[in-house]
Amino acid sequence: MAARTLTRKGEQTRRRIVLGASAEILESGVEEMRLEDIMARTATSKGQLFHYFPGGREELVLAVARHETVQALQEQTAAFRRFDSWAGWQRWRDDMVAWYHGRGLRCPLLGLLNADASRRMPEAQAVMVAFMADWQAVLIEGLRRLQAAGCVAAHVDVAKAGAALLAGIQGGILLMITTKRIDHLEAAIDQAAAALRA
Amino acid sequence: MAARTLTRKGEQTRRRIVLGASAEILESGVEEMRLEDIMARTATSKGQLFHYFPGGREELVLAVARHETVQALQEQTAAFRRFDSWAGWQRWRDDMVAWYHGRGLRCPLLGLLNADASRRMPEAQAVMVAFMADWQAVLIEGLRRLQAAGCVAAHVDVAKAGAALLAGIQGGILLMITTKRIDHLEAAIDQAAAALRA
DNA sequence: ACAGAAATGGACCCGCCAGTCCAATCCATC
DNA sequence: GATGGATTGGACTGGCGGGTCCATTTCTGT
Repeated sequence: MAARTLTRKGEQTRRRIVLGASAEILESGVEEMRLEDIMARTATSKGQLFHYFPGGREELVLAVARHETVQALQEQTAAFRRFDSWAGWQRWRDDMVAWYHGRGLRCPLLGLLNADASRRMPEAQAVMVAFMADWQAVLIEGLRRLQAAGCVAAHVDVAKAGAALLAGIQGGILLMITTKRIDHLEAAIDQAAAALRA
Repeated sequence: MAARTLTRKGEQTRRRIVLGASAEILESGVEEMRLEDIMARTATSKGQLFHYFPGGREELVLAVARHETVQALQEQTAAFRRFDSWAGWQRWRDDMVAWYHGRGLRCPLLGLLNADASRRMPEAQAVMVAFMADWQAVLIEGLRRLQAAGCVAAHVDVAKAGAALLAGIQGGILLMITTKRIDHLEAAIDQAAAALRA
């Protein structure tokens, strides 16, 4: 899809473009993002953009989506794998809240996942679906570990609990973006914990 | 904001335009929605669109947002006010799931709430924020009724539970839109019930 | 019936922005 | 140091679609 032979310099430029586009999308949203803005931000020309992303705008957005999803998944995996107690859960929760605070209550991915973009770009939607599935798997795995550690009763359906937790997180983020407040996210995670302890 | 004097015919046309735009947005998303599509669908001319919505596209979208939010809020209020037992809750849950199924697993509002649109149109965002607040209030009121009926323990913080429930619902809908599956929504609502019963 | 206002149709304009194209450079390799 | 491919710059195009404008028709009130 992209150029087949990339020199080191080429790879650098390509990477610079992806990161710039990513930042641009985080700030302005996918729809508002203009190729011109990216060119300005990354000090590249239109020729370069289309050299590294022959598919144009769409291919670039897709590249950003892939980049952001693997990034997010790595972070979430690292954070959620590290504990097997409720104290650890609490720390994970607080870290997550702090992370979004640090990002100005924005989310790099939710803009990409919006219904419109998906409709126009089925590939992007596929990326998002896969991402959600992966994230849910990470959550479920973590819950299973908590269960093994005795923090969660054996009769609890961790698969379903993982689905609910993911929904709570996503909804919390969505509400955070619109309302610029983070209490929904907190409440959602806390409620998941409450349900799991019951 | 709109024309001050509307004949009956005028009101009909205006209404027709809003409904048509609403349907168009539901199907294609806000960003994809073209004035031309609405004209075709509602059998109106560009002159009419700008006659009834001098603010153009933006004012029209806003009108749709207002229309959809009051609609949704009425329905939710009616549905959530009608019970004070867990059986009633379950019926409400099933109705909600069925409602979305009937709509082809779409949501008339989530497209409007997407981050981009909000950024570009602060007024639309304000409408969405108010809508979320109202919905949450309806949920909390309902939970309080359940509490009064003895279904929920007295020590439960219904305000926080309402926030969590709203987050779960929104996340469930979001995931429904991307994955075209409804189990996240179900799991989220069920988990809220589980937490409340604890 | 006769103003005057409201409603309608649609041609036209114009800015924006993704995408094209090619000429100019850089650089790896022989 | 020459050759060909990778890289870069940027002028130019094309059309899409929101918004303007005005002529025409229809309605309302007296």
